Amino acid sequence: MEKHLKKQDPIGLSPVEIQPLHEIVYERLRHALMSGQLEPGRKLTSRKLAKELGTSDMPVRSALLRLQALHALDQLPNGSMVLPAMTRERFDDLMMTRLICEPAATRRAVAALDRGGLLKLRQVAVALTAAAEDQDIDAYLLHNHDFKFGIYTACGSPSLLFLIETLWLQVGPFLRQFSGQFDNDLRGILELDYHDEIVKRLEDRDGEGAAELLARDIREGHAYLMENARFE
Amino acid sequence: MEKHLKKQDPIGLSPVEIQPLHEIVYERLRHALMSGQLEPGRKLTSRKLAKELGTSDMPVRSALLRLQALHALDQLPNGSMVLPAMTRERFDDLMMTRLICEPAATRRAVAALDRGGLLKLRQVAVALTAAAEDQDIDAYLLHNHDFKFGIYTACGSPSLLFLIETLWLQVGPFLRQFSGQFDNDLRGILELDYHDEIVKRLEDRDGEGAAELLARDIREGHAYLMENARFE
DNA sequence: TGGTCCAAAATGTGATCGCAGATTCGTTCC
DNA sequence: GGAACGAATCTGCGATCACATTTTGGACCA
Repeated sequence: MEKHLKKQDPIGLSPVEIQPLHEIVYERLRHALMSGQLEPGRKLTSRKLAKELGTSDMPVRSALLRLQALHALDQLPNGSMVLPAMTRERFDDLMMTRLICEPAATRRAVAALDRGGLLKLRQVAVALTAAAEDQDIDAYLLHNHDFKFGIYTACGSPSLLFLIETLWLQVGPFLRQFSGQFDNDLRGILELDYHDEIVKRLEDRDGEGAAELLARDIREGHAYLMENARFE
Repeated sequence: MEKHLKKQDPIGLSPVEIQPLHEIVYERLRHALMSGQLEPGRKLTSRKLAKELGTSDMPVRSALLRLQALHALDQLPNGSMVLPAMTRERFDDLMMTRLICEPAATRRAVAALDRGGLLKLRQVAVALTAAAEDQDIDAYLLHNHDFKFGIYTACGSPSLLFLIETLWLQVGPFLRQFSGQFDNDLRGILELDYHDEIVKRLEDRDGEGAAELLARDIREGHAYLMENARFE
């Protein structure tokens, strides 16, 4: 490409970040899902979304198809896309599968986490506790995501990371919904904050311990929500 | 719908199975992938495929997008879809993740398998051994798929089943490629045939034993291919 | 023979159109 | 007042077109 420069090559390059529209739409929708901006049962029609986004149907259709392929959306018999409701059965099932994948990823992460990664994890853990004390649900969910995926990314397995991402894409939309049912009272969640201890185990290269603690985090969060949350 | 029948309601219904074109194309492509009909590195362009299938680009585009969302296809910087090559690293990674998910599914399947399911599994296991003795790779791969997914489906976890399916969608295309490298000599694979024993453990409600055997099946198949197969 | 350059074909992307089936909503009739 | 009907709208689906960029292929020249 830069093999020869014929005429004048004037200005210093500006590496314009260009990406297709359907990619942008996909990211927007994915973010809207993960941050719980869409209520379950909500029908997502390509035409309406397109009008809302100021594009044609096509990029929206593409984005919806991709999300449906990942089971983040359900397809009605007529082809419409719906944000599926979270039933007790589905929540149970998703949590069970999380319990299979995420501790395993944690166990494998311990060998790959370097000093920098551990430092960052500790920082996020601190911010996480602070957010919980401040009753700041948004910050809590965000930092919780960053904390967990800081570990899972470090495990160095692209395929496992991808599987966990698809699980979160299904669970994520509802965490905020659940939280909102507690009058912003996060005390119940605060009581099961193992993040600091997990970091400690990771620092000690105790993969098994870290995995076990993370499993408890998932298990107890699961139990707490099954007890207290309202399902469809 | 059947609330009232106005005029004559003539013939006995024929429940016509109607499904969108892009769904059909998706299934065709998925099947072509899983059965190893496409060589890695192969570029899949929507226009060519559309001409080949006799449709317009649109249904093909949709199908390709869905497959890419599941990581069954890679996207080149220019947006073209490619069947990704199987490197040693990727194969290692995928097998590692399979070792996390599939024994877990097996462990959970033992409680849900009824007499009918076990009988069918045993039949498939017999056919599997026969196919291996006949050096019939196609039949072997097909029955192997049916055997494993007979177990995974029984485990009753839709989310876990989905994760395993996405893993197979990535590994599947290459199993035949690998097999073809051995001059259709399946003896190496025959030596590690645990299927009958797995059925036996399942019948004995020994989930742990079945899971361990299945893990060995994956692990030894993995080792065998890492030793003997040619990668990209 | 090997490299360069330009024209032609191919390709991703997105918009628009048309169709058929589904949905919605207002009217009408009992 | 409520159910039944019908028209208007909505919506998924697929085809086709347009455009910009990339890729390809071949001619031309050193």
